[in-house]
Amino acid sequence: MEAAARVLEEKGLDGYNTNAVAERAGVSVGSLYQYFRNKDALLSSLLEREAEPFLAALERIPGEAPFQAALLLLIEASVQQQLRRPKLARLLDFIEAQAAFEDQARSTVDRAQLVLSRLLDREKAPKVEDRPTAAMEVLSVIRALTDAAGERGEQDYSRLVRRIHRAVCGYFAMDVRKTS
Amino acid sequence: MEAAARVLEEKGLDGYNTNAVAERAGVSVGSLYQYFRNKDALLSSLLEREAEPFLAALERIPGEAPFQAALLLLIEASVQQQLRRPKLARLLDFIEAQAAFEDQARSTVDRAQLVLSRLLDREKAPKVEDRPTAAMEVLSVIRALTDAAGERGEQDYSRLVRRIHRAVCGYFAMDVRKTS
Amino acid sequence: MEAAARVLEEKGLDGYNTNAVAERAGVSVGSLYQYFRNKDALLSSLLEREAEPFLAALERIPGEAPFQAALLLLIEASVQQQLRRPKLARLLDFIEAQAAFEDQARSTVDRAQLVLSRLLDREKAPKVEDRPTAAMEVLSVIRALTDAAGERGEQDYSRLVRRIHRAVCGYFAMDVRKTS
Amino acid sequence: MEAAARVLEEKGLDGYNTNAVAERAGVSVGSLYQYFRNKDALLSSLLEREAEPFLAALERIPGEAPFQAALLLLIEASVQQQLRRPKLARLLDFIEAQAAFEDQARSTVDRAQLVLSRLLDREKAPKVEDRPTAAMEVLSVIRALTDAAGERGEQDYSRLVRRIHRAVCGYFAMDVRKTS
DNA sequence: GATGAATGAGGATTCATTCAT
DNA sequence: TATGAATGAATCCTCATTCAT
Repeated sequence: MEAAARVLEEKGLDGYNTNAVAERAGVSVGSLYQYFRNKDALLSSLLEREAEPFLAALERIPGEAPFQAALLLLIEASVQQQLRRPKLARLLDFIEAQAAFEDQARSTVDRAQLVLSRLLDREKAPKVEDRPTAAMEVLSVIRALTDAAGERGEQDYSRLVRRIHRAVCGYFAMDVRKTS
Repeated sequence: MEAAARVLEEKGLDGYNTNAVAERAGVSVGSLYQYFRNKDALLSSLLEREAEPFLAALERIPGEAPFQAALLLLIEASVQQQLRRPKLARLLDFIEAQAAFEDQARSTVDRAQLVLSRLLDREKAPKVEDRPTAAMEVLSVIRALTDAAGERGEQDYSRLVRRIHRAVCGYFAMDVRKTS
Repeated sequence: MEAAARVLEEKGLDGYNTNAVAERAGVSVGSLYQYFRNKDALLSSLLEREAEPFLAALERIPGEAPFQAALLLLIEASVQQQLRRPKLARLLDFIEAQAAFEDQARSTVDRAQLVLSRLLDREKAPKVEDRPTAAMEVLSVIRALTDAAGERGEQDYSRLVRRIHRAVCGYFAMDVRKTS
Repeated sequence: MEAAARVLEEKGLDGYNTNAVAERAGVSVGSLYQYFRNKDALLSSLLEREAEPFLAALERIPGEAPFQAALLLLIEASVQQQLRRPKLARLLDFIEAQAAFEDQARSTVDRAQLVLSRLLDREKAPKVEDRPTAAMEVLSVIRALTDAAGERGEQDYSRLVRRIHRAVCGYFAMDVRKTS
């Protein structure tokens, strides 16, 4: 899986093939197929592996934290996630969007949506009409801004987090200036 | 080009190949190659064709419109663009991000950035530290939200525009409630 | 035909195709096919056109000239022929050797062989066992040395002629030093 | 490589393609590409393989042999080489002359030229003005006469060798009758 | 379990030739 | 007669997957 990640980072989606991954991993293609049913299964596993720390961070958000604090933790988790390996993260975002990985993507998004939905129950949380849509859109905004930052090679985490936070608060029609 | 667009919409990136496009267009592969140097050149042209109406809309934004009005026009242009053929638009967004289409992408983004940068000169425009970054990030947010809307099959343009507008205003730390 | 010759000289056998020839000639492919049944017919005609001056020179060799003088004329004709357009000449030599142009080649060689065979009847001509073979071999030697000269970019006609003459005389077991 | 050789012999340059070679070899195209980067690389290897015995023979020419004896060995090596598989040899001669195989050709010719150049240092060797040119021209003559012999289906090695020897001696302005 | 050679379907591209205009 | 767009067979090459060792 790590070899697959490296190949994606180094040669992009076009250069990603089983032989390249096997070589990079220092094993034979045959061995690859012992552990992964096929090329897509390998990507699937990678997708899961990379999503894991983010999802774990979400689930570590303390249940009693007020909305704003929890939102910031969520944004930080996303930024952390995306800027750790920016190119890989962006590539996986796209791969996840492909038809073949629908299920994969849905389950990740579902877990994140669930967390975010629950956030909207908290004290001082904004009122929204359609909670799943709001959750999804907020995640989109966070992801878009972190991807763009990754692409630019941005390094300044805290400023990025603040900008994202402002956008999200705007989305919720909350006044940022009161909160951060 | 239209055949290429249809193939992308119907079969996705994986099903996109010269034979499929030729067949869909009702011509021979040979004919395809009379008009496009190669597979990528066809995508390039399609990219350009699809970006055109959006860019044209941007350039139609009246020079004297105040910032908020202009911003709304920009958002509307983007939403219009993206929801016309949502699947195609999302696919092209990804394709544009591939290394092979860097130049293409850069030129489109540059034109949009320029328009947005100029908007920031206008009366009542927010102050931002790094104008190119702000322009890029705002475009990212708009695109992310329209893509997500396209994916969900959202139809209600005006509500979508309003939500995007709120997020962007939040990003600029402007108070939406005063403006729209 | 001239366009075909130029294409061969400029792009070699690999770059030689009907479209290239038509473009070079400033006409349409369609027109090409009005004058030449197909690609090979065009080469055939070119082959003939290029062989012509050489064959004509052979036929101008005076009937009463003694062997040595006639042989020199023949060598000069060949050198002239080959060094006029060296690259083209070498390419055509090869093309002529292809199965598809057997007839063409045979007829050219036959005419040259005939002339050379008759030379061997003359006064002071060397005795050879197998006249057609001798004729063919002498032509081979002449052609090989002129081709090599063309490849090297050799310009000094008279020295080249002398070297070839020596080789041919050697082949006939004649003493050059007595004759030239 | 042997399959490639056979295809060339049986179907000529036009019939030479990767599928034909693979079929002839009784393997899949894929396997071909495991051993040869591409079509040309296969030809390159074949070129080298076929040149090898000739070059080896040249290098076996004893250092102390007098010029005439060494020259005969060289001619015999060439004749042997060319008459073993005449059609293949002629085809490879042409292929070697193509731009794409320049390097290949140069290295072969260089080794042969070197041997021949050294021969010209020996006792009783003829004096020549330009040694590299002389070497190249002698090789041309030998090759031309062996090629022609191959084309005719000539079988009589020793006579062929004698005729070539005479031509070469003539070229060097040496009197054959004194030597062989 | 590991290996990696073999497979061959799939896909991009070229180009000789035709034929409606 | 000239045109040149259209055709599609032919060809090169890649790569996911298998399986004998």
